[in-house]
Amino acid sequence: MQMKVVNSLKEHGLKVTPQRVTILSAIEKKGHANIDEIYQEAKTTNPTMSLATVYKNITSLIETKLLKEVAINNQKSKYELSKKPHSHLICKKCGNLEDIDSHNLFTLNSDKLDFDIEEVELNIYGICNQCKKSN
Amino acid sequence: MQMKVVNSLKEHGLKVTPQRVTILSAIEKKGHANIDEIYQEAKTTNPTMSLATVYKNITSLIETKLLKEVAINNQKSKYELSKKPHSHLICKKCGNLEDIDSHNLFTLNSDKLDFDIEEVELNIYGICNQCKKSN
DNA sequence: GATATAATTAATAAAAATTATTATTTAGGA
DNA sequence: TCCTAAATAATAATTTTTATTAATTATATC
Repeated sequence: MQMKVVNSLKEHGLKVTPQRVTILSAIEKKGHANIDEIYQEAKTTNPTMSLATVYKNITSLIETKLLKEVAINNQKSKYELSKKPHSHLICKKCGNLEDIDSHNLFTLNSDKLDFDIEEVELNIYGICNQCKKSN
Repeated sequence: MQMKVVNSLKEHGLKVTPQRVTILSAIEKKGHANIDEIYQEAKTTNPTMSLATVYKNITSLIETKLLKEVAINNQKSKYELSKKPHSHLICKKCGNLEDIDSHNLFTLNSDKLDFDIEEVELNIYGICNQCKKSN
């Protein structure tokens, strides 16, 4: 069992089921994955896993902040383990999504926005290096 | 007929149908809207409008860059008329989405990312002023 | 370690969202 | 005005997501 994942579930007050461990491990392995990718990956470990279980757990894992949704134009949402704030490079050709550390990329000029910021997400769409080379 | 919308369709090489004019006008009126909101608004003008027509046109309007999708965590995608680059303030309570000019909000420190940037999208989630007051 | 109980799961049905099909209508050029 | 390809309405089909339910299981308490 993945100790890291097990502890994470306990810390967030969720029961440690094999299904949850499998789902989180699948996401950790892939970095980012949509529902179908998670389901496929999870089934290699746990063939009897139900798709409905994946949906239900994704929901509760997001509610408990263990997972984060990444909504993407023209694709199904992907999910990632919660980690320190970062941004994404999203390839418009192959759809690949890659984390980037945005800490030094931008400098916030602050400002009064009359809005309580809880979360800042920067999505950068373009063509990744892989795609540039392959064509 | 909305001259602006009609010209926009012509410029993008799309036939000017009443349905398209209605859809674009609905989005322009609302600023941002998801499929259902567009459909509902459009039906007030054109009651025989089919939902499938809305879906089909949203697709071709995006392909021709007349519209832009805004994928949002925990909501259905919204659509907006293409306009100059900007960012969004997204309220996690009421779901409202508001444009902000991000031109002066951040300063890009450039960098070599090995990625051809086509589009940068910054989504800021939080609680809007309205919601802060109402509770 | 055994047991009680509430939560979780698999299987499935139901609902919601999106896309495909097709006959008819229409926009726009000849 | 007429022709033709494109667009539309209506609907079916498909895909995606959520709800239901009976059976199973994690975990707290003894």
